[in-house]
Amino acid sequence: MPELPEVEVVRRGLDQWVAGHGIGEVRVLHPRAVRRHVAGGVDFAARLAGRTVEGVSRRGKYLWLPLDSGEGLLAHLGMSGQLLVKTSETAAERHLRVRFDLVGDAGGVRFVDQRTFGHLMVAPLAADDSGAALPTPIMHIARDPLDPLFDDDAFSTALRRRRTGLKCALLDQSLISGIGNIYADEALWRAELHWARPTEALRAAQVTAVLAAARAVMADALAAGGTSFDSLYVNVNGESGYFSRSLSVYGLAGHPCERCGTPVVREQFMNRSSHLCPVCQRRR
DNA sequence: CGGGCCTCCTGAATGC
DNA sequence: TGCATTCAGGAGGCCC
Repeated sequence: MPELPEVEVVRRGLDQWVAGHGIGEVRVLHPRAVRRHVAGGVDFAARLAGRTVEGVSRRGKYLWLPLDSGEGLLAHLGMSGQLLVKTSETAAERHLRVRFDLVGDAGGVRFVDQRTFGHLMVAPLAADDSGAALPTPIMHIARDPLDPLFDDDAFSTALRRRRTGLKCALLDQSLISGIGNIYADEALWRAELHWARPTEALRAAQVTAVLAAARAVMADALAAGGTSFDSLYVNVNGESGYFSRSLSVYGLAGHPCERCGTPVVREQFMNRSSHLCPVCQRRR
């Protein structure tokens, strides 16, 4: 699943192929891919065609391509979305949803998404709290922990004001963005905290620990994934694994904990799974 | 307002 | 072997 590190790898890879390029023909092959673009697929295509892409930006798991029109092409990869750059002659992928050509000899961009949880839309840009341009539909998305403007103290205060479980809060993109199920489990394991720890009872040092753990696990993943986009192809497949070798608990039920040897367990959490060491990560 | 659920979707994996 | 069921999850929306 693409979480912050995977999306950042895509951002970097995509940026070098699209920045400064004009957009040619746009084809929406599946209406669900643009369902959040309320004016519909025809309007979506019209707002892109003929525009110039100025770069690729990211906040949390959202990507957007600022356009010379003052709008942005906003993308969320969902669980299985990919943004690929390919030559025009390349055969259509099985789950190709949207494609657009780049003017000149630069190939084209393809949005491929098997499970269709991802989406694209064209949205206006507006100034965020620091004056930077942000698509208006994601104004509610918090800064991510790798953002230089992320405020640790404000996060700690806001987190402990919540009355919920720690993991639930870590997955709340309006409180802290970029963390999904995989990195939440990995960060909680590194910080030796149980997913159900009540947020209101956390000590400041524990918040610091889980934040440091989230940053470390995401930085490790980014370092592992940041080497593979030197061809006309942007890899976004979070499941295929450049980082999977480095996971400590996610998907590893039954394997010994790297710290204490106790078998990792999988617990149900709001119809989701949580992987943890039952000895290192006590509920209380 | 916020917390906790539900839903969307497809294909791999599992069950009988 | 084949058909049916289960499972995975990001995030918006709904309900209390």
